[in-house]
Amino acid sequence: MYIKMATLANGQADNASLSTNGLGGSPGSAGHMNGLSHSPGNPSTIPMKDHDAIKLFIGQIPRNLDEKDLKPLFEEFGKIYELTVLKDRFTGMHKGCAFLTYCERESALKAQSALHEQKTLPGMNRPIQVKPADSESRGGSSCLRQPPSQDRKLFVGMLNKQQSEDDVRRLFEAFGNIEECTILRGPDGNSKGCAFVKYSSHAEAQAAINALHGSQTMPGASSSLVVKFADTDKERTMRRMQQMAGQMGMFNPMAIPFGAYGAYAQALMQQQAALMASVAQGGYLNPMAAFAAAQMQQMAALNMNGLAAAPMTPTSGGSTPPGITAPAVPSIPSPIGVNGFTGLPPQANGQPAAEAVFANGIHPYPAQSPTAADPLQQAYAGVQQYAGPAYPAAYGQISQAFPQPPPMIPQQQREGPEGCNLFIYHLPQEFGDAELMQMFLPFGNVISSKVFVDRATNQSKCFGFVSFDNPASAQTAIQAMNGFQIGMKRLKVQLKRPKDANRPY
DNA sequence: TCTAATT
Repeated sequence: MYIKMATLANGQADNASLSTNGLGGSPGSAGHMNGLSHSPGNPSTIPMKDHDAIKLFIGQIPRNLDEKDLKPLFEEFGKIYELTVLKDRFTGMHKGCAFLTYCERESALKAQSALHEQKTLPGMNRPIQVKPADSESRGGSSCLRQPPSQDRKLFVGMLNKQQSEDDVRRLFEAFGNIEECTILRGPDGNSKGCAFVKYSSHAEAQAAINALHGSQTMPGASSSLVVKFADTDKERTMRRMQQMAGQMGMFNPMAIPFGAYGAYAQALMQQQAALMASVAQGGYLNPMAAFAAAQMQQMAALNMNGLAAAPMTPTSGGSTPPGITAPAVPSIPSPIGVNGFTGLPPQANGQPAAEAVFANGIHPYPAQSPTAADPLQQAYAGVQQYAGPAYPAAYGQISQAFPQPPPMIPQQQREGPEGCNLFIYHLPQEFGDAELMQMFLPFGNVISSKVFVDRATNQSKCFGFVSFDNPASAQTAIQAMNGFQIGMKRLKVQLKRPKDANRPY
Protein backbone atom coordinates (compact mmCIF):
# COMPACT_ATOMS: atom_id res chain seq x y z
CA MET A 1 0.00 0.00 0.00
CA TYR A 2 2.90 2.29 0.62
CA ILE A 3 3.90 2.00 -2.99
CA LYS A 4 0.55 3.25 -4.04
CA MET A 5 0.67 6.04 -1.53
CA ALA A 6 4.06 7.15 -2.71
CA THR A 7 2.89 7.27 -6.24
CA LEU A 8 -0.07 9.36 -5.36
CA ALA A 9 1.79 11.62 -3.02
CA ASN A 10 4.42 12.41 -5.57
CA GLY A 11 1.96 14.40 -7.61
CA GLN A 12 2.02 18.07 -6.76
CA ALA A 13 -1.64 18.32 -6.02
CA ASP A 14 -1.58 15.47 -3.59
CA ASN A 15 1.50 16.79 -1.97
CA ALA A 16 -0.08 20.13 -1.42
CA SER A 17 -3.21 18.70 0.01
CA LEU A 18 -1.18 16.61 2.40
CA SER A 19 0.57 19.53 3.91
CA THR A 20 -2.53 21.59 4.30
CA ASN A 21 -5.04 19.15 5.59
CA GLY A 22 -3.06 16.26 6.93
CA LEU A 23 -4.97 13.79 4.84
CA GLY A 24 -2.79 10.82 4.22
CA GLY A 25 -4.13 9.60 0.97
CA SER A 26 -6.48 10.02 -1.87
CA PRO A 27 -9.85 8.33 -1.72
CA GLY A 28 -8.35 5.61 -3.80
CA SER A 29 -5.92 4.62 -1.12
CA ALA A 30 -8.30 4.93 1.76
CA GLY A 31 -9.18 1.29 1.62
CA HIS A 32 -6.07 0.39 3.48
CA MET A 33 -5.17 3.46 5.37
CA ASN A 34 -7.35 4.10 8.28
CA GLY A 35 -8.31 7.62 7.51
CA LEU A 36 -5.81 10.33 8.14
CA SER A 37 -2.42 8.83 8.10
CA HIS A 38 0.57 8.48 5.93
CA SER A 39 3.57 6.39 5.20
CA PRO A 40 6.52 6.85 7.52
CA GLY A 41 8.71 5.51 4.78
CA ASN A 42 7.88 8.46 2.63
CA PRO A 43 9.27 11.41 4.53
CA SER A 44 9.84 13.79 1.70
CA THR A 45 6.13 14.07 1.00
CA ILE A 46 4.98 13.98 4.56
CA PRO A 47 4.93 16.57 7.30
CA MET A 48 7.48 15.84 9.98
CA LYS A 49 6.52 15.51 13.56
CA ASP A 50 8.48 16.58 16.60
CA HIS A 51 10.61 13.93 18.19
CA ASP A 52 8.82 14.57 21.43
CA ALA A 53 5.41 14.61 19.83
CA ILE A 54 2.69 13.11 21.97
CA LYS A 55 0.25 10.56 20.73
CA LEU A 56 -3.14 11.40 22.16
CA PHE A 57 -5.96 9.10 22.97
CA ILE A 58 -9.36 10.53 22.13
CA GLY A 59 -12.38 9.06 23.85
CA GLN A 60 -16.12 9.59 23.82
CA ILE A 61 -16.40 9.95 20.09
CA PRO A 62 -19.82 9.30 18.60
CA ARG A 63 -19.64 6.21 16.47
CA ASN A 64 -20.93 7.93 13.44
CA LEU A 65 -17.95 10.26 13.19
CA ASP A 66 -14.93 9.17 11.23
CA GLU A 67 -11.56 10.72 10.62
CA LYS A 68 -12.79 13.31 8.18
CA ASP A 69 -15.50 14.45 10.59
CA LEU A 70 -13.06 14.73 13.46
CA LYS A 71 -10.30 16.45 11.61
CA PRO A 72 -11.75 19.98 11.69
CA LEU A 73 -12.25 19.77 15.40
CA PHE A 74 -8.63 18.95 16.08
CA GLU A 75 -6.97 20.89 13.31
CA GLU A 76 -7.72 24.03 15.22
CA PHE A 77 -4.80 23.29 17.48
CA GLY A 78 -2.19 22.48 14.92
CA LYS A 79 -1.22 20.41 11.98
CA ILE A 80 -2.28 16.82 12.30
CA TYR A 81 0.33 14.18 11.70
CA GLU A 82 -1.93 11.19 12.12
CA LEU A 83 -5.52 10.62 13.16
CA THR A 84 -6.93 7.13 13.38
CA VAL A 85 -10.33 6.05 14.57
CA LEU A 86 -10.13 2.71 16.30
CA LYS A 87 -12.14 -0.02 14.68
CA ASP A 88 -12.75 -3.57 15.63
CA ARG A 89 -10.34 -5.86 13.86
CA PHE A 90 -13.01 -8.28 12.74
CA THR A 91 -16.21 -6.39 12.42
CA GLY A 92 -14.86 -3.00 11.46
CA MET A 93 -17.02 -1.46 14.11
CA HIS A 94 -16.09 1.99 15.32
CA LYS A 95 -14.90 1.69 18.88
CA GLY A 96 -15.77 5.21 19.89
CA CYS A 97 -12.21 6.36 20.31
CA ALA A 98 -9.20 7.38 18.27
CA PHE A 99 -5.51 8.14 18.29
CA LEU A 100 -4.25 11.54 17.32
CA THR A 101 -0.72 12.77 16.81
CA TYR A 102 0.06 16.35 15.97
CA CYS A 103 3.19 17.32 14.13
CA GLU A 104 4.09 19.48 17.06
CA ARG A 105 4.10 18.57 20.67
CA GLU A 106 2.72 21.97 21.55
CA SER A 107 -0.43 21.35 19.54
CA ALA A 108 -1.17 18.24 21.52
CA LEU A 109 -0.85 20.10 24.78
CA LYS A 110 -3.12 22.85 23.52
CA ALA A 111 -5.72 20.39 22.30
CA GLN A 112 -5.65 18.50 25.54
CA SER A 113 -6.19 21.54 27.71
CA ALA A 114 -8.83 22.98 25.42
CA LEU A 115 -10.84 19.83 24.86
CA HIS A 116 -10.32 17.21 27.54
CA GLU A 117 -13.50 16.96 29.56
CA GLN A 118 -14.46 20.37 28.16
CA LYS A 119 -16.89 19.52 25.44
CA THR A 120 -19.39 16.78 24.77
CA LEU A 121 -19.82 15.57 21.24
CA PRO A 122 -23.40 15.22 20.00
CA GLY A 123 -25.09 12.12 21.27
CA MET A 124 -22.56 11.39 23.97
CA ASN A 125 -23.39 11.68 27.61
CA ARG A 126 -19.85 12.16 28.78
CA PRO A 127 -17.36 14.80 27.70
CA ILE A 128 -14.66 14.08 25.18
CA GLN A 129 -11.40 12.65 26.48
CA VAL A 130 -8.11 13.94 25.17
CA LYS A 131 -5.04 12.61 26.89
CA PRO A 132 -1.76 10.91 26.10
CA ALA A 133 -2.27 7.39 24.90
CA ASP A 134 -1.31 4.59 27.23
CA SER A 135 1.55 3.76 24.94
CA GLU A 136 3.09 7.16 25.55
CA SER A 137 3.83 6.96 29.25
CA ARG A 138 5.02 3.38 29.31
CA GLY A 139 7.43 2.86 26.48
CA GLY A 140 9.53 5.97 26.33
CA SER A 141 12.37 7.00 28.55
CA SER A 142 10.28 9.99 29.38
CA CYS A 143 10.43 11.75 32.68
CA LEU A 144 7.36 10.64 34.53
CA ARG A 145 6.66 7.00 33.98
CA GLN A 146 3.34 6.04 35.41
CA PRO A 147 2.51 2.65 36.80
CA PRO A 148 -0.25 0.90 34.89
CA SER A 149 -3.49 2.41 36.06
CA GLN A 150 -5.02 -0.99 36.58
CA ASP A 151 -2.92 -1.54 39.68
CA ARG A 152 -3.91 1.67 41.35
CA LYS A 153 -7.50 2.07 40.35
CA LEU A 154 -10.19 1.17 42.83
CA PHE A 155 -13.78 0.24 42.41
CA VAL A 156 -15.94 1.65 45.15
CA GLY A 157 -19.34 0.12 45.63
CA MET A 158 -22.26 0.57 47.98
CA LEU A 159 -22.11 4.31 47.92
CA ASN A 160 -25.11 6.41 48.62
CA LYS A 161 -26.60 7.55 45.33
CA GLN A 162 -26.53 11.11 46.58
CA GLN A 163 -22.79 11.13 47.12
CA SER A 164 -20.82 13.26 44.70
CA GLU A 165 -17.29 13.06 43.38
CA ASP A 166 -16.25 15.49 46.09
CA ASP A 167 -17.78 13.35 48.80
CA VAL A 168 -15.87 10.36 47.57
CA ARG A 169 -12.67 12.33 47.30
CA ARG A 170 -12.99 13.46 50.88
CA LEU A 171 -13.38 9.88 51.93
CA PHE A 172 -10.32 8.71 50.03
CA GLU A 173 -7.92 11.63 50.09
CA ALA A 174 -6.32 10.65 53.37
CA PHE A 175 -4.72 7.62 51.76
CA GLY A 176 -2.89 9.20 48.91
CA ASN A 177 -2.96 11.39 45.88
CA ILE A 178 -6.16 10.94 43.95
CA GLU A 179 -5.62 11.32 40.23
CA GLU A 180 -9.12 10.55 39.17
CA CYS A 181 -12.44 10.14 40.85
CA THR A 182 -15.54 9.27 38.91
CA ILE A 183 -19.00 8.39 40.05
CA LEU A 184 -20.64 5.95 37.69
CA ARG A 185 -23.82 7.36 36.33
CA GLY A 186 -26.57 6.17 34.09
CA PRO A 187 -27.52 8.05 30.96
CA ASP A 188 -29.92 10.11 33.06
CA GLY A 189 -27.05 11.30 35.22
CA ASN A 190 -28.16 9.40 38.28
CA SER A 191 -25.45 7.80 40.32
CA LYS A 192 -25.23 4.06 40.14
CA GLY A 193 -23.94 4.01 43.67
CA CYS A 194 -20.41 3.18 42.74
CA ALA A 195 -17.27 4.94 41.64
CA PHE A 196 -13.72 4.62 40.43
CA VAL A 197 -10.89 6.18 42.35
CA LYS A 198 -7.41 6.27 40.88
CA TYR A 199 -4.40 6.88 43.06
CA SER A 200 -0.86 7.67 41.99
CA SER A 201 0.43 4.38 43.31
CA HIS A 202 -0.58 0.86 44.10
CA ALA A 203 0.44 1.33 47.72
CA GLU A 204 -1.95 4.21 48.21
CA ALA A 205 -4.76 2.22 46.69
CA GLN A 206 -3.99 -0.73 48.91
CA ALA A 207 -3.97 1.52 51.95
CA ALA A 208 -7.42 2.80 51.06
CA ILE A 209 -8.72 -0.72 50.69
CA ASN A 210 -7.33 -1.72 54.06
CA ALA A 211 -8.84 1.27 55.78
CA LEU A 212 -12.15 1.65 54.02
CA HIS A 213 -13.44 -1.64 52.71
CA GLY A 214 -16.38 -2.69 54.83
CA SER A 215 -15.64 0.13 57.24
CA GLN A 216 -19.05 1.75 57.14
CA THR A 217 -22.47 1.54 55.62
CA MET A 218 -23.74 4.52 53.71
CA PRO A 219 -27.27 5.63 54.44
CA GLY A 220 -29.56 3.86 52.03
CA ALA A 221 -26.97 1.32 50.94
CA SER A 222 -27.82 -2.32 51.33
CA SER A 223 -24.46 -3.31 52.72
CA SER A 224 -21.18 -1.91 53.84
CA LEU A 225 -18.82 0.04 51.64
CA VAL A 226 -16.96 -1.97 49.02
CA VAL A 227 -13.44 -0.90 48.15
CA LYS A 228 -11.44 -3.13 45.86
CA PHE A 229 -9.22 -3.00 42.84
CA ALA A 230 -11.22 -2.39 39.70
CA ASP A 231 -11.73 -5.21 37.26
CA THR A 232 -9.02 -5.90 34.76
CA ASP A 233 -9.91 -5.92 31.11
CA LYS A 234 -10.21 -9.67 31.15
CA GLU A 235 -12.50 -9.60 34.11
CA ARG A 236 -14.63 -7.02 32.42
CA THR A 237 -14.88 -9.15 29.36
CA MET A 238 -15.98 -12.08 31.45
CA ARG A 239 -18.52 -10.01 33.25
CA ARG A 240 -20.03 -8.83 30.03
CA MET A 241 -20.19 -12.28 28.58
CA GLN A 242 -21.95 -13.47 31.62
CA GLN A 243 -24.48 -10.69 31.53
CA MET A 244 -25.10 -11.30 27.91
CA ALA A 245 -25.65 -14.99 28.41
CA GLY A 246 -28.11 -14.28 31.17
CA GLN A 247 -30.02 -11.65 29.29
CA MET A 248 -30.36 -13.63 26.15
CA GLY A 249 -31.61 -16.70 27.89
CA MET A 250 -28.77 -18.50 26.20
CA PHE A 251 -28.78 -17.57 22.62
CA ASN A 252 -32.13 -17.99 21.12
CA PRO A 253 -31.30 -19.51 17.79
CA MET A 254 -34.20 -18.03 15.87
CA ALA A 255 -34.73 -14.61 17.32
CA ILE A 256 -31.24 -13.30 16.96
CA PRO A 257 -30.77 -13.27 13.24
CA PHE A 258 -34.04 -11.54 12.52
CA GLY A 259 -34.43 -8.86 15.09
CA ALA A 260 -33.94 -5.22 14.38
CA TYR A 261 -30.47 -5.49 15.77
CA GLY A 262 -29.67 -8.89 14.43
CA ALA A 263 -26.73 -7.62 12.50
CA TYR A 264 -25.47 -5.90 15.55
CA ALA A 265 -25.86 -8.98 17.65
CA GLN A 266 -23.95 -10.98 15.15
CA ALA A 267 -21.21 -8.43 14.96
CA LEU A 268 -21.02 -8.56 18.69
CA MET A 269 -20.93 -12.32 18.62
CA GLN A 270 -18.07 -12.43 16.25
CA GLN A 271 -16.19 -9.86 18.14
CA GLN A 272 -16.74 -11.61 21.40
CA ALA A 273 -15.90 -14.96 19.90
CA ALA A 274 -12.57 -13.64 18.83
CA LEU A 275 -12.07 -12.07 22.18
CA MET A 276 -12.97 -15.21 24.01
CA ALA A 277 -10.70 -17.26 21.88
CA SER A 278 -7.79 -15.00 22.61
CA VAL A 279 -8.59 -14.95 26.28
CA ALA A 280 -8.72 -18.71 26.28
CA GLN A 281 -5.39 -18.87 24.55
CA GLY A 282 -3.97 -16.65 27.23
CA GLY A 283 -4.59 -19.47 29.64
CA TYR A 284 -7.51 -17.81 31.32
CA LEU A 285 -10.22 -20.33 31.05
CA ASN A 286 -13.31 -21.00 33.04
CA PRO A 287 -16.55 -22.73 32.24
CA MET A 288 -18.09 -19.49 31.17
CA ALA A 289 -15.33 -18.83 28.74
CA ALA A 290 -15.47 -22.27 27.24
CA PHE A 291 -19.15 -22.23 26.67
CA ALA A 292 -19.41 -18.67 25.59
CA ALA A 293 -16.65 -19.13 23.09
CA ALA A 294 -18.30 -22.21 21.71
CA GLN A 295 -21.65 -20.48 21.44
CA MET A 296 -20.17 -17.43 19.83
CA GLN A 297 -18.44 -19.49 17.27
CA GLN A 298 -21.69 -21.13 16.44
CA MET A 299 -23.28 -17.78 15.92
CA ALA A 300 -20.45 -16.76 13.70
CA ALA A 301 -20.82 -19.99 11.79
CA LEU A 302 -24.51 -19.39 11.39
CA ASN A 303 -23.76 -15.97 10.07
CA MET A 304 -21.35 -17.37 7.55
CA ASN A 305 -23.98 -19.69 6.28
CA GLY A 306 -25.35 -16.83 4.34
CA LEU A 307 -27.69 -14.79 6.38
CA ALA A 308 -26.56 -11.20 6.79
CA ALA A 309 -23.04 -12.20 5.97
CA ALA A 310 -22.73 -9.77 3.13
CA PRO A 311 -24.11 -6.76 4.95
CA MET A 312 -21.72 -7.46 7.77
CA THR A 313 -18.76 -6.64 5.62
CA PRO A 314 -17.44 -3.22 6.52
CA THR A 315 -18.38 -0.76 3.90
CA SER A 316 -15.63 1.76 3.71
CA GLY A 317 -12.03 2.20 4.63
CA GLY A 318 -12.27 -1.19 6.20
CA SER A 319 -9.14 -2.76 7.50
CA THR A 320 -11.11 -5.96 7.54
CA PRO A 321 -10.70 -8.24 4.58
CA PRO A 322 -13.84 -9.94 3.37
CA GLY A 323 -14.60 -13.28 4.89
CA ILE A 324 -12.63 -12.53 7.98
CA THR A 325 -15.11 -14.30 10.15
CA ALA A 326 -13.60 -17.67 9.49
CA PRO A 327 -10.06 -17.08 10.71
CA ALA A 328 -11.40 -14.99 13.54
CA VAL A 329 -12.62 -18.10 15.24
CA PRO A 330 -10.29 -21.00 15.63
CA SER A 331 -12.32 -24.06 15.03
CA ILE A 332 -13.38 -26.24 17.84
CA PRO A 333 -14.47 -29.57 16.47
CA SER A 334 -18.18 -29.33 16.64
CA PRO A 335 -21.04 -30.78 14.69
CA ILE A 336 -23.09 -27.70 15.34
CA GLY A 337 -22.79 -26.32 11.88
CA VAL A 338 -24.72 -29.14 10.35
CA ASN A 339 -27.25 -30.09 12.92
CA GLY A 340 -27.32 -27.23 15.36
CA PHE A 341 -29.67 -24.35 14.99
CA THR A 342 -30.92 -25.21 11.64
CA GLY A 343 -32.62 -28.36 12.74
CA LEU A 344 -34.72 -26.58 15.30
CA PRO A 345 -38.33 -26.04 14.51
CA PRO A 346 -39.46 -22.47 15.03
CA GLN A 347 -42.04 -23.68 17.49
CA ALA A 348 -39.33 -25.16 19.65
CA ASN A 349 -38.49 -21.88 21.21
CA GLY A 350 -41.27 -20.10 22.92
CA GLN A 351 -39.13 -17.00 22.94
CA PRO A 352 -40.08 -13.40 22.58
CA ALA A 353 -39.13 -11.60 19.43
CA ALA A 354 -35.63 -10.30 19.25
CA GLU A 355 -36.75 -6.80 20.04
CA ALA A 356 -37.86 -7.93 23.42
CA VAL A 357 -34.61 -9.69 24.01
CA PHE A 358 -32.61 -6.64 23.18
CA ALA A 359 -34.84 -4.34 25.08
CA ASN A 360 -33.48 -6.14 28.06
CA GLY A 361 -30.30 -4.19 28.23
CA ILE A 362 -28.55 -4.61 24.95
CA HIS A 363 -28.59 -1.53 22.86
CA PRO A 364 -26.40 -1.05 19.89
CA TYR A 365 -26.27 2.69 20.18
CA PRO A 366 -27.11 3.77 23.66
CA ALA A 367 -26.52 7.42 23.15
CA GLN A 368 -27.45 8.19 19.64
CA SER A 369 -29.38 7.06 16.69
CA PRO A 370 -27.42 5.47 13.90
CA THR A 371 -27.05 7.36 10.72
CA ALA A 372 -27.26 6.03 7.24
CA ALA A 373 -23.52 6.39 6.94
CA ASP A 374 -23.03 3.93 9.71
CA PRO A 375 -21.93 0.46 8.63
CA LEU A 376 -24.18 -1.23 11.09
CA GLN A 377 -27.14 0.74 10.02
CA GLN A 378 -26.40 -0.40 6.55
CA ALA A 379 -26.04 -3.89 7.82
CA TYR A 380 -29.47 -3.62 9.29
CA ALA A 381 -30.81 -2.29 6.07
CA GLY A 382 -29.26 -5.27 4.39
CA VAL A 383 -30.97 -7.63 6.75
CA GLN A 384 -34.26 -5.99 6.14
CA GLN A 385 -33.79 -6.27 2.49
CA TYR A 386 -32.89 -9.87 2.74
CA ALA A 387 -35.19 -11.31 5.28
CA GLY A 388 -37.88 -8.72 5.44
CA PRO A 389 -38.56 -6.68 8.51
CA ALA A 390 -41.44 -8.73 9.76
CA TYR A 391 -40.50 -11.28 12.31
CA PRO A 392 -42.93 -14.05 11.38
CA ALA A 393 -42.03 -13.68 7.74
CA ALA A 394 -38.51 -14.57 8.64
CA TYR A 395 -39.51 -18.13 9.22
CA GLY A 396 -40.39 -18.41 5.62
CA GLN A 397 -37.00 -17.10 4.72
CA ILE A 398 -34.85 -19.33 6.73
CA SER A 399 -34.97 -22.19 4.36
CA GLN A 400 -33.67 -19.87 1.70
CA ALA A 401 -30.92 -18.68 3.93
CA PHE A 402 -29.44 -22.13 4.07
CA PRO A 403 -28.70 -23.77 0.77
CA GLN A 404 -29.57 -27.23 1.98
CA PRO A 405 -31.74 -27.00 5.03
CA PRO A 406 -30.90 -30.02 7.12
CA PRO A 407 -33.98 -32.12 7.62
CA MET A 408 -35.46 -32.10 11.04
CA ILE A 409 -34.67 -35.53 12.33
CA PRO A 410 -36.93 -36.52 15.18
CA GLN A 411 -34.70 -37.38 18.02
CA GLN A 412 -34.64 -40.85 19.33
CA GLN A 413 -34.63 -40.93 23.05
CA ARG A 414 -31.81 -43.17 23.88
CA GLU A 415 -29.07 -43.37 26.38
CA GLY A 416 -25.42 -43.75 25.85
CA PRO A 417 -23.26 -46.28 27.60
CA GLU A 418 -22.47 -45.90 31.25
CA GLY A 419 -20.56 -42.70 31.88
CA CYS A 420 -22.00 -41.00 28.82
CA ASN A 421 -25.20 -39.71 30.32
CA LEU A 422 -25.49 -36.45 32.15
CA PHE A 423 -28.01 -35.07 34.55
CA ILE A 424 -28.42 -31.31 34.25
CA TYR A 425 -30.20 -29.22 36.82
CA HIS A 426 -31.04 -25.49 37.03
CA LEU A 427 -31.76 -25.09 33.38
CA PRO A 428 -33.43 -21.87 32.32
CA GLN A 429 -37.17 -22.23 32.35
CA GLU A 430 -37.42 -21.60 28.62
CA PHE A 431 -34.99 -24.32 27.64
CA GLY A 432 -36.43 -27.19 25.67
CA ASP A 433 -34.82 -30.34 24.35
CA ALA A 434 -33.37 -28.51 21.39
CA GLU A 435 -31.75 -25.80 23.45
CA LEU A 436 -30.38 -28.36 25.82
CA MET A 437 -28.85 -30.25 22.96
CA GLN A 438 -27.49 -27.07 21.48
CA MET A 439 -25.86 -26.24 24.73
CA PHE A 440 -23.97 -29.52 24.87
CA LEU A 441 -23.15 -30.06 21.24
CA PRO A 442 -19.86 -28.23 21.53
CA PHE A 443 -18.55 -31.01 23.71
CA GLY A 444 -19.24 -33.96 21.50
CA ASN A 445 -21.81 -36.01 19.72
CA VAL A 446 -25.09 -35.68 21.58
CA ILE A 447 -27.26 -38.68 20.94
CA SER A 448 -30.18 -37.45 22.96
CA SER A 449 -31.36 -34.57 25.08
CA LYS A 450 -34.46 -34.37 27.19
CA VAL A 451 -35.84 -31.63 29.34
CA PHE A 452 -38.43 -32.80 31.80
CA VAL A 453 -41.75 -31.03 31.67
CA ASP A 454 -44.57 -30.88 34.10
CA ARG A 455 -47.39 -32.88 32.65
CA ALA A 456 -50.11 -30.60 33.92
CA THR A 457 -48.64 -27.24 32.94
CA ASN A 458 -46.32 -28.26 30.14
CA GLN A 459 -43.67 -26.17 31.86
CA SER A 460 -40.08 -27.24 32.09
CA LYS A 461 -39.04 -28.64 35.40
CA CYS A 462 -35.66 -27.08 34.78
CA PHE A 463 -33.78 -30.31 34.66
CA GLY A 464 -32.99 -32.81 32.00
CA PHE A 465 -30.63 -35.38 30.58
CA VAL A 466 -28.09 -35.37 27.83
CA SER A 467 -26.37 -38.42 26.40
CA PHE A 468 -23.12 -38.47 24.49
CA ASP A 469 -21.75 -41.35 22.50
CA ASN A 470 -18.59 -41.50 24.57
CA PRO A 471 -17.57 -40.86 28.16
CA ALA A 472 -14.83 -38.39 27.29
CA SER A 473 -17.33 -35.95 25.81
CA ALA A 474 -19.45 -36.33 28.89
CA GLN A 475 -16.51 -35.52 31.12
CA THR A 476 -15.56 -32.54 29.00
CA ALA A 477 -19.10 -31.27 29.26
CA ILE A 478 -19.10 -31.66 33.02
CA GLN A 479 -15.83 -29.82 33.29
CA ALA A 480 -17.02 -26.99 31.16
CA MET A 481 -20.61 -26.66 32.20
CA ASN A 482 -20.96 -27.66 35.81
CA GLY A 483 -21.34 -24.49 37.79
CA PHE A 484 -21.91 -22.49 34.65
CA GLN A 485 -23.89 -19.43 35.53
CA ILE A 486 -27.02 -18.54 33.66
CA GLY A 487 -28.69 -15.47 35.00
CA MET A 488 -28.93 -16.03 38.70
CA LYS A 489 -28.58 -19.77 38.62
CA ARG A 490 -25.68 -22.11 38.19
CA LEU A 491 -26.04 -25.30 36.25
CA LYS A 492 -25.49 -28.54 37.97
CA VAL A 493 -24.02 -31.01 35.53
CA GLN A 494 -23.14 -34.48 36.68
CA LEU A 495 -23.21 -38.05 35.55
CA LYS A 496 -26.60 -39.55 35.61
CA ARG A 497 -26.93 -42.09 38.34
CA PRO A 498 -26.76 -45.58 36.84
CA LYS A 499 -29.66 -46.80 38.91
CA ASP A 500 -31.97 -44.79 36.70
CA ALA A 501 -30.75 -46.65 33.69
CA ASN A 502 -33.69 -48.94 33.55
CA ARG A 503 -36.12 -46.08 33.40
CA PRO A 504 -36.52 -44.64 29.92
CA TYR A 505 -37.25 -40.92 29.70
C1' DT B 1 -21.95 -2.51 42.10
C1' DC B 2 -17.08 -2.44 37.29
C1' DT B 3 -17.18 3.57 32.94
C1' DA B 4 -15.83 4.11 27.45
C1' DA B 5 -12.39 3.23 24.62
C1' DT B 6 -5.70 2.18 24.31
C1' DT B 7 -3.65 0.27 17.44
